[in-house]
Amino acid sequence: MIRVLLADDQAMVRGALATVLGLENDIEVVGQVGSGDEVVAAAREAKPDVALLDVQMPGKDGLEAAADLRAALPSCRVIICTTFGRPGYLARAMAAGAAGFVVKDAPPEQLVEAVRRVHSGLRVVDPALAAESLATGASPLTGRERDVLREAKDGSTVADVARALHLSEGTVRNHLSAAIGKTGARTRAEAVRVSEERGWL
Amino acid sequence: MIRVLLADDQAMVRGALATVLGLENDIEVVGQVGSGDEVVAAAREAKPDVALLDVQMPGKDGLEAAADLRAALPSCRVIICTTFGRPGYLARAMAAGAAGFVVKDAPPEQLVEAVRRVHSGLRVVDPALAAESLATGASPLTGRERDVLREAKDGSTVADVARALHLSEGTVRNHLSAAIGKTGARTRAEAVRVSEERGWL
DNA sequence: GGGCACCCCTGACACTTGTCACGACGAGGT
DNA sequence: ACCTCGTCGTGACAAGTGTCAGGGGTGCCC
Repeated sequence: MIRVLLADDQAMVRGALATVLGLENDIEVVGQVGSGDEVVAAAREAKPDVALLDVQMPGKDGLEAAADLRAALPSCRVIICTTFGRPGYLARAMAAGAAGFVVKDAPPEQLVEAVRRVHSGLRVVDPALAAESLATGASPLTGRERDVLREAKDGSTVADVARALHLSEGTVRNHLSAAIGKTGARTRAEAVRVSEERGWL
Repeated sequence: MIRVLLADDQAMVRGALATVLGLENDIEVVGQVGSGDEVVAAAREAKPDVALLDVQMPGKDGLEAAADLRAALPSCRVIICTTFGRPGYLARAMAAGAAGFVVKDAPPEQLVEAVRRVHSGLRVVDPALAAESLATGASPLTGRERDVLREAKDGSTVADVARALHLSEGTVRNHLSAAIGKTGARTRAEAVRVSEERGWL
């Protein structure tokens, strides 16, 4: 019996996936949570063999949760299961010690397969996504550029960002300019969009 | 037997939902599609009693698909099932003739319930969302303001928008200014964010 | 017909942004 | 010690943006 822990903020898909996995006679869903913060606690409780984590969740990110989980329960293997096949997500998932990466565009059987393979010690990665990840490369953004971009994401002005980060407005503009250049964008909004698509957020 | 058609771009959740629904002994999933454009054709083929449509899909929108479906097969009832409980979505879904509106945050049983209720002629709407929808009110944006905002969404400059819509730059700026005022924003980016949150896109 | 709302345009103004050149500091590697 | 890189800052300039006051056009409704 493979013991599985599910983490996804959308109760409906979480429940549906639990049902699908539960139908397999070598898989047992031993826990479900709806936020990244609950993952480690639930895992300590349920002692799963495999944890299936969504990336976008309230509270802690699925990728952060993966890292925490690896640290707390090294025996528990992690699969990241996400809506968006962002190249950067894959890279960060691997860095966080995940053993598998599945996109929700794939058919459900692939998820079941992934659970089995990961449990048996293999790694599971979408080949197309892996190729794209290599092609896109790692993020060229420096830490500060990322901060500034993230702060500007929801439409703040330079002054807002400067205040939030305790920086001079000129510095913010410089960082933004650099980020715009590196992303090949022409506007800060475009730079945000590109960076998000690539998972450089 | 209630015949159900599923439309969702994410194969994994589509498949999982199909499994969950199929387990009920009064429900039968008679078709699945992954884009809005295929909905009507599939419905003609499968003759479902209830169609379950996601909002965000490649090609035609779930809301547009709902309207088309109502026109083509008036006997088929429609449930909109979406990730985001945007107030504007609910309003548009109702305008498109949908009989139900379910958010994916809700537990799976609620989906099954919704299918049964809708099939028996009732309407199903999340009460909290309905309240929010009434509170937020209808979109104050004029058609053109919406167009301009949508065009500016991905970070285009005024010049880009003007070219795309065959307008003068001054006109674009005026529309943007009006939209910014109506949304209570201070930046075009903020206006886009607010409008999207409210479902005014 | 007279409002009214929407659409399109113009021109002008203040302000914000994006870019560039430049200097200074500290951390890291050779 | 040297160089590189990231970080923070300044100052200045061109371009883009947001706002305002106008004007003209259409279609709708009382």
